[in-house]
Amino acid sequence: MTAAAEGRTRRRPARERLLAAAARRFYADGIAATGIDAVIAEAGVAKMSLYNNFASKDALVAEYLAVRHEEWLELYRRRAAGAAGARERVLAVFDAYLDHAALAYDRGFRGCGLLNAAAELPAGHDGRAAVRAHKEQVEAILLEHLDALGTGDAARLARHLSLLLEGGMMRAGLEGTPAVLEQARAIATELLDAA
Amino acid sequence: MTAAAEGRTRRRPARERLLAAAARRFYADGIAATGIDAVIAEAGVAKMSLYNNFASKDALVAEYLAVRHEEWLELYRRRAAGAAGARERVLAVFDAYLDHAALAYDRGFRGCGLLNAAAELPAGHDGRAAVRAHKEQVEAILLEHLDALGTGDAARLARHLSLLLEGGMMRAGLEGTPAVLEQARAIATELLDAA
DNA sequence: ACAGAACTAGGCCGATCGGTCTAGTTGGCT
DNA sequence: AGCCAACTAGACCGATCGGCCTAGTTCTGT
Repeated sequence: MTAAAEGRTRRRPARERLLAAAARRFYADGIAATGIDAVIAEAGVAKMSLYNNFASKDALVAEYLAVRHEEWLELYRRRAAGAAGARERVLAVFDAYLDHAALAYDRGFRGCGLLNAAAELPAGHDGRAAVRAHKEQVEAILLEHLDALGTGDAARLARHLSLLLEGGMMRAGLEGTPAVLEQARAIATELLDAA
Repeated sequence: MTAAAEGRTRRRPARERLLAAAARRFYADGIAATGIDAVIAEAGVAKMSLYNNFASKDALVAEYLAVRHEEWLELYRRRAAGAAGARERVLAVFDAYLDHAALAYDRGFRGCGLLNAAAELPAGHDGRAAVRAHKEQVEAILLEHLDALGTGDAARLARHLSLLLEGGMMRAGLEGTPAVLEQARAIATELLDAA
C-alpha cells in the first residue's frame, strides 16, 4: 500500500535504497542488532531484491563500509578543494569530520560509523581491516600536507593529529554532539601554529 | 560428565564464572553477536544459574560494563600509588590503559571494551551513558592532577590528553597492538614537558 | 509491441535468539 | 542427620535470525 502510494516518484533502484536504508539503521542501531528484515522494511523493498543485489548480509555490510569510506573522501575532497595552502588542507581533514558529524546529527549523532562498525566486528573480520585501512589513509593525508608544510617531524605530528581526530570523534559520539570534535580542531590549529 | 570431572576444584560461584565468561566473549566477539548460550557454555554453567543471578541479558551487560569500569579504576589506582608527583600521576592514567591493553593482548587486543560496547549499543541505551560517564571520569582524573601541577589552562590540556588517550586506544585496537597507545603516551609526556 | 530484466509479496526453511520451567543433584551449616 | 540454598541438565516457548524460492507484476530498451 504505502509502497504503491509513492509509486510515482519511487524510481530509485532497489540497490541504492537498500544501501541508504542500511546506512541509517546500521549507524543508529548497530550492525549486529539490525536484522535483514528491518533493512528491507526501511528500504521498502522485497527481500529478494536484497539477495539479487548482495550475496549475503555480510556482503551488504562490506559495501556499507566501502560507501562510508567513499563518502568521507568526498566530504574531504570538497573541503580540500576550497583550502588555500597546506595548512588549510590539514584543517580540511578536521572539517570533513565535522561535516560528517553535522550530516548525521539530526538523527542522533553517534560518532564515526566506521569506528563503530569495527568495534562490534569480531576479531578476525575483514571489515576491521577495511576500517584500519581507512584510518591509515586519513593519517596519510595529514602526513602528505604536513610534509608540504615542512615542519619538524611531520610523521609524529600527523599521528598526533590523527589521535586528536579519532579521540574527538569517539568522545563526540558518546556525548551526542560535535562539540568535542570542534575542540579537537582548535587544539590542532594551535599545534600547527606552534610548529 | 565434564562438569562432574572437574567437580573437585570447581568451587567458584556461578555468578563470577558468568561474569568472567561474559567478559571474554563480549570483548572478543561483541555483545550483540554473543548469545546467552555461548556465555553459559563458556562459563560451564546451567542456563538457570544465569537467570538466578541476572534479570536478563541486558542486566548482565550492565554488570559487565560496571566491572570493566571498576577494573580500570583498580589498574589506575595501582599505577597512581607508585607515582611520585602530579606529573607521574597523569602518566599513570596512560599506563593504566597500557596495562589494560597488555591484559587483553594475549587473547587478541581489540581496544577499550567500554568504547567498543558503546559503539554497538543503540542510540538511547543506558550503557552508552555509563561509558560516557567513565570517560568523563578519566578526564576528571587527568584534570585533577593537571590542576595540582599548576600549568596554564589545565582543562584544555586535560581534554587534549583525553583525546590522545581515546584516539590511541581506538587506533591501537584496530591495529591489534598497543604501539599507537605507547606513542600517545610519548606525545603526552612531550606536552607535559612543554607546559 | 514485445522480450527480458528488475522488482514485488509473502510463504517457507532450519537455526538461533532471549527467556521460562521442571525435576533432580550437590554441597555446606547446624 | 537433615535442611536449605545453590546449582544441574535439558526440554520447551514464541520470536526472530539469515537466506531461499515461487509466482506474478512493472519497467525499460529496442
